[in-house]
Amino acid sequence: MALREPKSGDQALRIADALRDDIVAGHLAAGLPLRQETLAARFGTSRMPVREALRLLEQQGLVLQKPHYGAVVAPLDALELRELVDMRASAETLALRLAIPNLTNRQIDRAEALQDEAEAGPIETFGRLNAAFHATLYKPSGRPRLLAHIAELGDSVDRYLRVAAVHLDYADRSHREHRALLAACGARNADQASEILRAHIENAGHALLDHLFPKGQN
Amino acid sequence: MALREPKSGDQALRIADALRDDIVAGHLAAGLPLRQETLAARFGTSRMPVREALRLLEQQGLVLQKPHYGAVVAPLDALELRELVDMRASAETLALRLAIPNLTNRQIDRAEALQDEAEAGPIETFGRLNAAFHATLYKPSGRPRLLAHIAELGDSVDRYLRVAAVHLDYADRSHREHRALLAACGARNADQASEILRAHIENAGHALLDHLFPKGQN
DNA sequence: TGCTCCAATATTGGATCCAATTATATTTTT
DNA sequence: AAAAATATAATTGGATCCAATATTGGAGCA
Repeated sequence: MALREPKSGDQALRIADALRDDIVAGHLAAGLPLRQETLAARFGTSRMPVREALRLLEQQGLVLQKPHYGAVVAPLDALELRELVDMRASAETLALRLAIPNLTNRQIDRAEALQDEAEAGPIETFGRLNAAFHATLYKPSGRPRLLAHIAELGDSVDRYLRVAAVHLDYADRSHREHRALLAACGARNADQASEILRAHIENAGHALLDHLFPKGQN
Repeated sequence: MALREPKSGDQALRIADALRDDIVAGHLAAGLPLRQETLAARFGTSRMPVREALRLLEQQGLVLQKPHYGAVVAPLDALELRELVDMRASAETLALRLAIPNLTNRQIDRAEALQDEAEAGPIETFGRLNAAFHATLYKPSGRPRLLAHIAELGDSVDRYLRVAAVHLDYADRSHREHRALLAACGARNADQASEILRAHIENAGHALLDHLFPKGQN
């Protein structure tokens, strides 16, 4: 994909994408105020597309807006993370169940290749390859709205992931679970794959919760 | 809630709410172009809040926007309805499972009262009371994001419901299923309640699918 | 007569400008 | 000196204005 310079058409989407990436990557810390004028200068536009972008991100739960006060990067809290984990488990197991009947061997091979790359590559690539792995398995479900929902949840959860530098030992566990998931998908065993996936998501979520909010309020 | 006239603060939300109601109620037919100028005149504002409202509704899947072309009410199609039904079943069973441990007898009584009213009242009130019944059972889950997601899905599904005038015989079946659901909730049997709810949502969805798109492409 | 190309028009996208509101700093009073 | 009240400044929300683009009608040609 060539870096497009639309210069017109849909600036709000471009700005929203860039801001989303920055927030998810932790570049913009939680609670940071987002000044429209500042963002407009950064993106070389007026405040108007920025306003629409902020509304989109608010709808997605990444920023909060108070009237006549401004937008801030949404804070991180344990209750929201727990909620996101449950929603992910529910949505992604559904997507996987719907995908498995349509899953081709070629697609499983693609997922396996991504997993190989993730295990061999540096830890910095873990997040991107992990997301790609999951997306590859869900895409054959052919449910665009569900996939969009999962992508949104993934963005929100990734914020927490970035804050806690991914543990090597957790990555190890994740890799094992991915292998088991691939095996179940290869056997077209939807029940087993779904259970592995649910445990995988909940394990990751609880590990994250314990690490970020050690009080034990989950 | 007194009818507030904010006159300032957040016009976009007000406009989005009104438009959402109109679209969900079928007042604005699928495919109808939504002219910014016309809407601005209707709501007594400039085009700007209208633009933001349209973006919100687009994010919610109720309108489609093409660049430099305009916004249209999103079309209805069988594939989307099928997807929505599956997503509802997944999200609502999750909410119910999470809610049941916190469910008080008082809340169950409230749901039962709503059900009594729905069975006694005219068919026009079915939609509103049905939504209130479900929301009452899910609220004790204490998961705001999940509840918001469910509400969005409900809006999208209700569009299809309104087009097909609710059948009396289907309402009858729905009432029986609601009673069974209440019984399972009263016994705090999460597994049973969840299964009843899943079947309830899928029954309604398939009945709707068969009625609206009789080709049998589900 | 039907099709293609082009101009006129309408509508959206973005920029600038003004009003409403909130946060901050200063002053006044106890 | 501390707290409250007020004035000032900064920022957002909304309105108006200009530019970019898609649609529609008409003219020209095969």
